[in-house]
Amino acid sequence: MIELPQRMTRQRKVLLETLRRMKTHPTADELFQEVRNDLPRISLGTVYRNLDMLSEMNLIRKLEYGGGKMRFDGDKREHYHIRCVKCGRIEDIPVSEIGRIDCVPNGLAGYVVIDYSLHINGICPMCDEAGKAENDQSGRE
Amino acid sequence: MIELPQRMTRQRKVLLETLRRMKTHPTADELFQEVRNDLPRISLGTVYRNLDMLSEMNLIRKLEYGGGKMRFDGDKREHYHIRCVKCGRIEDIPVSEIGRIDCVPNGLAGYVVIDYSLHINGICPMCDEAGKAENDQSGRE
DNA sequence: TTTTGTGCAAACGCTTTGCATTAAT
DNA sequence: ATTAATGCAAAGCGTTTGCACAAAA
Repeated sequence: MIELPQRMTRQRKVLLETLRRMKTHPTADELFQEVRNDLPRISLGTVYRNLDMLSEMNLIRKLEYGGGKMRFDGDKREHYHIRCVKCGRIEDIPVSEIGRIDCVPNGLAGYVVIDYSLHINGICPMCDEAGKAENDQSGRE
Repeated sequence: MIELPQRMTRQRKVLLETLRRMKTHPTADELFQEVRNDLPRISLGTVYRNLDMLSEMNLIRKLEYGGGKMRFDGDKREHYHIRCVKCGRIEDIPVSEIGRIDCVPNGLAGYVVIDYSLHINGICPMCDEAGKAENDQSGRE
């Protein structure tokens, strides 16, 4: 069980502000690098501890999309995500582009349903281009 | 890039058969323990290597549902999954209980869409019971 | 002044990998 | 006979944690 924080430290404030400003759904380490501009002595442990707390407080979203790394989202408005299976990048998809999924009944398999999310996998424009170039190369061998 | 296998080793065969028999979406380690009944000298490295290959060959499904551990599914028929956020257990949900989601267009955010899956989180009956008992306890303090 | 939160570094847990050996073809 | 695959152990990597110190309240 995680305790909710009681003190608004400079670290906590800067982390939240920075994450809200970033549109890239950064990993803990990416956010750590970014935040070091403002707080050169912050530690990665502090980043993890605060990200846990902030998501526990429902101020941010923790994205567990596979690929071994957690990503974080400071935008609490309802939206979907698409993830590039090559580079792990995650981008926003507005609800309007897919439509709301509201067909998940409670009690499935006897479970208390908490939430659900649509995980879309694909290849982002950049990795797609890179992949094509690579195939052209190997095709010549 | 993973090479496709060329030899049907005893390890590979037993792993695939065992996974197909299990209905529990085991982690690599759980499958390792199970398979040791037949192959007492198999190593965990071999389990991981073969699970990668078999999923690359599309003979099994790799489930990256968060919680830090990968799980594996030998059932290739279309179905959804629900995951217990307390214990990590994953159970099957037939498509008929939710309905098919077929509203994901290609080209979202410029991506080549590969696939998508619905991730349902909940609390399984066992953990729900355990949680209630625990709350009763702490309520008395 | 009190006590939560931080920085640091070590520990952790799952997964991957290098290498000598084994076994499928 | 060839060479892919295994067993073993070590390394890798993201994340968590213990502890002395710093800084909110």
